[in-house]
Amino acid sequence: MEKDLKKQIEVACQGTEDILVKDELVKMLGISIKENKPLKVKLGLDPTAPDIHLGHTVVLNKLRQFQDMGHKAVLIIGDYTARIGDPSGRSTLRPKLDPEVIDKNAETYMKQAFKILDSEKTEVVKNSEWLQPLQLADILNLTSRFTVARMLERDDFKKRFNGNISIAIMEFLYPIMQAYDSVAINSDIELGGTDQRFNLLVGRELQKDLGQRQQIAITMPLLVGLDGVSKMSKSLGNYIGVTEKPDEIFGKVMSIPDSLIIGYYRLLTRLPKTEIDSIEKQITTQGENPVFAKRNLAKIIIGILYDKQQAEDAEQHFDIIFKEKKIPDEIPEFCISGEDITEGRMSIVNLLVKSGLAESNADAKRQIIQGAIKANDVKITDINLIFNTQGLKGMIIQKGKRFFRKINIQ
RNA sequence: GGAGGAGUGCCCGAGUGGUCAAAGGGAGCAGACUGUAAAUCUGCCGGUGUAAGCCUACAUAGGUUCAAAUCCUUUCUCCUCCA
Repeated sequence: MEKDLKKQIEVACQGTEDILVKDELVKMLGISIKENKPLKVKLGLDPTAPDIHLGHTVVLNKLRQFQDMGHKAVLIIGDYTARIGDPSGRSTLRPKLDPEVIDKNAETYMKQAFKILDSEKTEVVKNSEWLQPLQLADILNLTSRFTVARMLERDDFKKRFNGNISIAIMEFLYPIMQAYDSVAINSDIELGGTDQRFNLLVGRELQKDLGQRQQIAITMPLLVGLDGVSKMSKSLGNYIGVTEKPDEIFGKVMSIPDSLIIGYYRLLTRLPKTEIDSIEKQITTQGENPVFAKRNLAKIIIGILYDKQQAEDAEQHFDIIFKEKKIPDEIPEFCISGEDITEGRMSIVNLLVKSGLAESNADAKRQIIQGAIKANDVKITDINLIFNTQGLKGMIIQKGKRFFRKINIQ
């Protein structure tokens, strides 16, 4: 266990958005060191989707840092809360999920979370374990401790309320259930994104009400997505999944706006603060081209999710395609089937649509007109072009800089 | 239960009888530029068609009209106020 209190505090606070309450955290860490008693650090994950992305890893990274300092990570699989759906940051009620789907999601979630976490030092529990057996009387008891006014203090509820958008009563139950999780495991610290702030605080209140020591709530900033505008989310498509291929991750990191680089360092790399500060200084005041920092960032992220070697490979791959503008060696294959061929011929437009490079015939034509399409590295300008299918075997069709298809005939 | 407001393209949002496939922004795609899939600039951005055009689309179903996202009615959904 890390014995240096100062260091512990620094690591604990690094990159956080908010700590409620910081003084208490300092005290708590001090006691923990003195008594050589690790703290229970809680993180709840609702398995509402099968995959996690870098946005989720922000908080996982923080948990990992606590693990590395010798504390105990308690990962709560919100299999029961997932049925309600966290209303945080939402403007509409979440769709309900089937328990089977939730279980399945939970499985892949775990696997992916352990790309970040140290599985040896993690306790995993499902909250159905204690939420399922609750009787109505228990629930009434819990709900009686909170008021509607208190619920409406929460920003997103308030916004919905004021903005004439519906709030299901059930949604009020979500924070209470999450709070009850904290009570059930008697947590010392709970981690979450900024959108979790309210939920984490309700946990504190409930613990106090039930005579437990209040947990410290640590919130992490939400990771901005690849578009540089909205938070990273699957539904917006601006995300990097942790199971994506290294090449893909590298490319996607390279596509973030330069303004996001430092934020990504802080939230995704676990590098010491001083190091990140110096990178920031190099870019902002010493005129260093951000591309280097960005490449390095991409490699670090891949290194965490895979390993160093694969990170190097991904970088090389990127250079081959985008600096030397060569064609990558792994290209998705597209197999032409008989019905697409008329009298041994197939039009370029049809080929683009069928291979998924274009969304519609109109889109295919547009792309050709804009000069985006190449066949075997030769630009195509004629939207009426028709191929003899024999000649298509092994042909490489390219759209723009980064979409390729290798043609095959069955 | 009563009174009133709202529902527009992937998202936000303008539009209140024709000039609307619908302003603007965001996202997306492409081109130029670049040591970046960054920034910036330019173009595209419902389908079909070489094109004229045709089809589909402004919650839903009908109606008025030469003509409707825009007017009327039905249904659905959401909200506000009153009780």
